[in-house]
Amino acid sequence: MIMIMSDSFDRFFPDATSRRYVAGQPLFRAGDAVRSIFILRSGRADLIRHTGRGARLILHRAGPGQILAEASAWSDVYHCDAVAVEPCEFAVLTRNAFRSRLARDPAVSGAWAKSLARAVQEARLRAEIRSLVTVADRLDVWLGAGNELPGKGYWQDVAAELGVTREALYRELSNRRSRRSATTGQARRTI
Amino acid sequence: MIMIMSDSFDRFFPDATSRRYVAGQPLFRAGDAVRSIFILRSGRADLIRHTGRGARLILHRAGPGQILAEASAWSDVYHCDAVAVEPCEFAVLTRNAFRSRLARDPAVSGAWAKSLARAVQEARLRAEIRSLVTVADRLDVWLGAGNELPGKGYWQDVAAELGVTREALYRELSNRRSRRSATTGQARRTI
DNA sequence: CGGCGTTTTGAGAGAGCTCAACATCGGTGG
DNA sequence: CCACCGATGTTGAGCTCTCTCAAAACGCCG
Repeated sequence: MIMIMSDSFDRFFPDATSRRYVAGQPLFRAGDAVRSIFILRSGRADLIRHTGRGARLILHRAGPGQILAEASAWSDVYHCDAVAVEPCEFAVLTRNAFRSRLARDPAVSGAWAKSLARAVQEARLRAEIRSLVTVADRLDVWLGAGNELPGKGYWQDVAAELGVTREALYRELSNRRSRRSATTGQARRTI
Repeated sequence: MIMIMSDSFDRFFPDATSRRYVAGQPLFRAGDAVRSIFILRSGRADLIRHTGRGARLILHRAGPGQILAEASAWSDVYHCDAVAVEPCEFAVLTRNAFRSRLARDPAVSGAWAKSLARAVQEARLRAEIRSLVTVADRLDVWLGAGNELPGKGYWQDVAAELGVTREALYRELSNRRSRRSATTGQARRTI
């Protein structure tokens, strides 16, 4: 999935120590005491919630520039797990250092508030998209919200974002291709 | 739906002018320029997004103490509609007044960040709940996240929160009642 | 060339949605 | 008091859609 993060947090903490994680390595688990704040410099990391039975819910897939588990800055224990899904590099700060910097520096707290507000918007839209019944409806709303269909090789990510299976999305895309070529009378290579 | 808002914003702006809206009255529409910040003092208000075709997505139902459209504080135009669903009373501030207060008062900016962080958590969980296929799974996760089933008369709200129809939730609740009474051997009035 | 992941398409089963009928409850007004 | 009304809860039947399992074509890269 393509994600544009104009308000990257990395730039505010250039001196923070860097820590590397290999793919699959956990950063923290639900119930752990919050000591550090993780800012993702490169790679991808998932926030995961385990339900009572085996189900794994991916609450969020973080990309470069993002802070992991925003709410942890104000909580004493984590409420979800975090795992690196690719090799990752994090800027690591103590929670106190982060919070005092937040209180001291309006630029940082502004960026923080902005990034949180955007995360709220995105998550709410995702929730509403997933309350739609058909794949066609979900895709329509997703596209209408300013997203664009990426090239082949990334469609599975879109399926995950929409909360449907790969196959369901492939079928819907196939339908749209054939419908479009039916109206234009041309076989066409859509983006 | 029951919602506990320990960090109500109302208390920070006791002097703000109050404005009343009747049920169904719009506060703003997508595309309007952002001039004011609305803090809900009483009642309920919905954030609504209209899709290309007729569908209405309820992005969020705000309750007392909450700020409407958090992201609007940093945006020049609204990205969704807002409508009072009950008679509502709002504290209304100019955006500049709100933002300067935010920059000046650490207590306010702290509460703001906390409330945003919580909103992110809630929205992400809701999104993941709605990516589950069966009503039973959605209800399990929702209950496992610290929610409790309200008394009769509020089940439709739960259905809306889970993103399923009334009937589907009624059936699932009925199943659980009969399953429970089967294991206990007793007909029981569950809450 | 031979894996490996992605895309494509098929078939069946399962689950919720829709429409519909009816029961229940609380409030209103005759 | 009772009839009526609306909203909520309950249950049934059919339809549609996705999910699941499966098989195969395609593309990329070592």
